[in-house]
Amino acid sequence: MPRRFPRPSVTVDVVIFTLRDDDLQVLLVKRKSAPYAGRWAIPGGFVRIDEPLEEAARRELSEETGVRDVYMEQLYTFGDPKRDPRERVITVAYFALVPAPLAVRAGGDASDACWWSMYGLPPLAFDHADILDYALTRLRYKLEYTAVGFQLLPDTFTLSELQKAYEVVLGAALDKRNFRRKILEAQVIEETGEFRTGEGRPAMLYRYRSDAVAEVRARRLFP
Amino acid sequence: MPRRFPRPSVTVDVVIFTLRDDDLQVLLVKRKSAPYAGRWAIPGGFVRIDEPLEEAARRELSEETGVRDVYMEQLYTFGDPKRDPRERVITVAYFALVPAPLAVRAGGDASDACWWSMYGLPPLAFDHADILDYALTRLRYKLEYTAVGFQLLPDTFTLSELQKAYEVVLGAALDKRNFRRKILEAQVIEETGEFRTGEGRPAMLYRYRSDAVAEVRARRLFP
DNA sequence: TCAAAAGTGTTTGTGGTACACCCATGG
DNA sequence: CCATGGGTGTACCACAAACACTTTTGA
Repeated sequence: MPRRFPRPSVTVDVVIFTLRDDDLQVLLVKRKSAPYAGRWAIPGGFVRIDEPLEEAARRELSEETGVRDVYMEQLYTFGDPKRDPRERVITVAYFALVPAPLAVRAGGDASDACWWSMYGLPPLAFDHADILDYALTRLRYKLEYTAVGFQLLPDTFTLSELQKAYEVVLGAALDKRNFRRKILEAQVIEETGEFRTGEGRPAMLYRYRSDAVAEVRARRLFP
Repeated sequence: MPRRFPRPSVTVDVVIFTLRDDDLQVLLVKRKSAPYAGRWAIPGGFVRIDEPLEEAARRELSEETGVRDVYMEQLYTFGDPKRDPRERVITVAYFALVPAPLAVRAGGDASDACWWSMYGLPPLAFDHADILDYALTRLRYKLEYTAVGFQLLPDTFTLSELQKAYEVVLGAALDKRNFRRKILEAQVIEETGEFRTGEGRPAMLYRYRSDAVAEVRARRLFP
């Protein structure tokens, strides 16, 4: 294969979502060097020459958060020639969903990484604002027709916690009775038999049924 | 930016769909050289160093078919390190929908390009079978909740032609009365006042309303 | 006994699906 | 007048949405 074409650099960027403080948050790192020194950015890095794309994304995720085995999917590939002022960089963006209690390491290891609310983001480097916009749109969309929302919660959770997660991501209030009926009828969760105590009446703890069918037929425009 | 990382090649591949002979067809080209010499492949090529990804995809589309200004969207990025046996090649796949009467040039200019039924494909080069699988899944899925199907038809069409297009893509028969009611209620098409004559009773010609809202809310798993 | 959160059913409307016959034209 | 494709309506069922009070616990 002749080298008639100069090659771009290829990176992966990983939008890492979690729930913290009843809020949808995303992990950002502070850039140390030009361009955009001091600005916040989505964590990412170069794809190694023999590394699959998703493996590169999981490596970045693991480096930033210490977690593995969480939900991740490819989001979109951003390749505008001017998106990096230095040279051509094509980035394959992924998004990951990290359960709240695992989302601990950000900012812990003295790196400048911390969680930001999706509803109050700082100015971002490169085209990262576009990437986050698109990631939120995609997350909301997926929430509507797949059972991906459980990936933001710990292994066991109460129905109120699950509803709150949906409300925070969707940015809208949901009806408690309809929510409970629908999710129980969908048979995607099951009782653990345990209860969570705290203020007020104890709540049943549920777990996600991994054998559940995770996708629901879309309402079709045409019959 | 130090060159610590050897760079992969980046290509675009374009899955070009059209309707021909009441069939969903895709444009393939015959490879002239190794690897996979003689095998059929999705048209594609290298991304130029200062060329946006979608522009590269449209350039490939135009080179193969002569058409411009048709529906195209990014599909997925395939980057397995072994997908090209020579070296690391990451490909950003797109899919395009070409109206039937424009889909003429394949095979015309002595290049080995021709249309293949999606339901009877030959053995394909690289991971192109995976790419086509995914493209068909995505096309069917999009058809369910957006008005993208019109992109496969000429400017004016009869309701029977439209229904046939949906049936061919979805691989399923649809009820005539329900189809007509639903699509007319959706207000995405309007009468032209013209008729198409032929065998049997003449049929009203419709056109797509470009001001139509093209997306429909999905049936949500949760309320 | 009070505050706080958990839990529980019914009604009404809308949209999906199934289904069979008459109409207009050309040959 | 007949073959061919175009065009039309209704009944039933399932799901979505709106809506308010009782229960259980800890302080």
